[in-house]
Amino acid sequence: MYSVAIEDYLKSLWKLGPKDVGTQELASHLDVKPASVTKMVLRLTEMGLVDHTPYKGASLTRQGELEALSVVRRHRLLETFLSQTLGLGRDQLHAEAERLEHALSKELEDAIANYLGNPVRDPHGHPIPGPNGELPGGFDIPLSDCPLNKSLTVMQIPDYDSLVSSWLETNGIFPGVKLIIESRDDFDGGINCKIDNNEVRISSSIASLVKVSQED
Amino acid sequence: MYSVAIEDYLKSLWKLGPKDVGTQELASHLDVKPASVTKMVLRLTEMGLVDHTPYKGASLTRQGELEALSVVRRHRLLETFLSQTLGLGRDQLHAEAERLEHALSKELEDAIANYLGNPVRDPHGHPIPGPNGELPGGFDIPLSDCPLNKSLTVMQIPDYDSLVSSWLETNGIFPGVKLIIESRDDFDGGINCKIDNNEVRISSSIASLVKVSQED
DNA sequence: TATAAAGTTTAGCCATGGCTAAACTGAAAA
DNA sequence: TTTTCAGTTTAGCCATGGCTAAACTTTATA
Repeated sequence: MYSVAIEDYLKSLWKLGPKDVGTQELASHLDVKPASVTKMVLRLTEMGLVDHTPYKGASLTRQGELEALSVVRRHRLLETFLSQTLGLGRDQLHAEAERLEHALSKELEDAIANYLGNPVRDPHGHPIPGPNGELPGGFDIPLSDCPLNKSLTVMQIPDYDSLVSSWLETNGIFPGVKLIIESRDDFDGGINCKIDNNEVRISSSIASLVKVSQED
Repeated sequence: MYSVAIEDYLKSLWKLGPKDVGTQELASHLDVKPASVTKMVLRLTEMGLVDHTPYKGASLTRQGELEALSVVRRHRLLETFLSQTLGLGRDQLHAEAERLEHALSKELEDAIANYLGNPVRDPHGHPIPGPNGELPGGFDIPLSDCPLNKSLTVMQIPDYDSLVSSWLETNGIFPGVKLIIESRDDFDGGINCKIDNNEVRISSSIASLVKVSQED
């Protein structure tokens, strides 16, 4: 089993990928200094988990990707499990899973997946990778890219930013909710939606983080 | 929050205490070398968690004891939670809780305790310390110290030795089971019990690890 | 095209928590 | 009382994963 730090680096590279990720970008995502990233990326390259081109960036090898997917699977299974059993709020799930994911054995992972009936989405709507890294489909598109006056269903919301999370919560936006975009602000990209007969204005930055599906 | 290593040292000192614990004893319990223990004990003393007399031994301060009880509480709540929700076998619980206990936030600890209805015993019958370190009573006595021909109820079984655990499991010895000691081998201390109308011979070493209560 | 700025890497430091080998203590045996 | 030896501590090493400061690339700007 890899250390917490290594798992965190692989997970961040996966989230920021598949493009080459710069030292600075990775550093700010992990909340460490760029010099620490360079050092660690060299070690990961040595271990065959990462490809690194100096002054250009780093990306996961297939092996690194599989390991990252394993961490993501544990994270999303834990979120689903904690939500189902303890009824934790969507806003608490991420932080708890973030710490527990590194301490989950394969056996416990299997037991949880089995208990939950091998779910394909976590409570934020994010796809849960399979035990061998298979990432379930998904043609979900950013709400910010959708046409007006079509019936849309919210599929995925972000989990890492607690400010965004609580805004979404209080505005009733979570997976499964249906909405229609009624107008778009040409100037700043903000959109006006109808949700459950309520009018809600969503800023473009948030709209780009919410993924929806479009009825045929 | 203290590191995994520090929490492990405190927990071991608690389990081996309250007497002064020698360097060697602590080292073998933690599976590290004595020199590593001496170094760490000095740090813990510096931190006010441990009292150390050179060449004599170490014991927990009140602060160290409270921290140890907090780790034990998390461990035993996790065992209970994993048993109830996932139905894990008593033999798997210990190892999983051992890793997860260090990653459990106060909030999640509270949520689990609440979900379980603030249990006072874990699946091995061990008392679960309260949120402020209160250790629920218990006049349970080692099976090896009990008189013959009295009705006894198994209250606590050990959790750390998987060989002992599986022997107990296959012989139907777990908390709640009633038994009677019919005879004792004067030579090696082994005892012959009647459990559920079956005869079971229990070695003295195992009998000293099983705690029972005696009906008035 | 030369230079400034932004981003990356290197060098060298620190704390943590292991290790081995050697020195030291104290209690039991000679 | 002296010696022995088991147990403890010290000294000094190592890997991990952070950090800062300084050097180096690359890219963009003048």
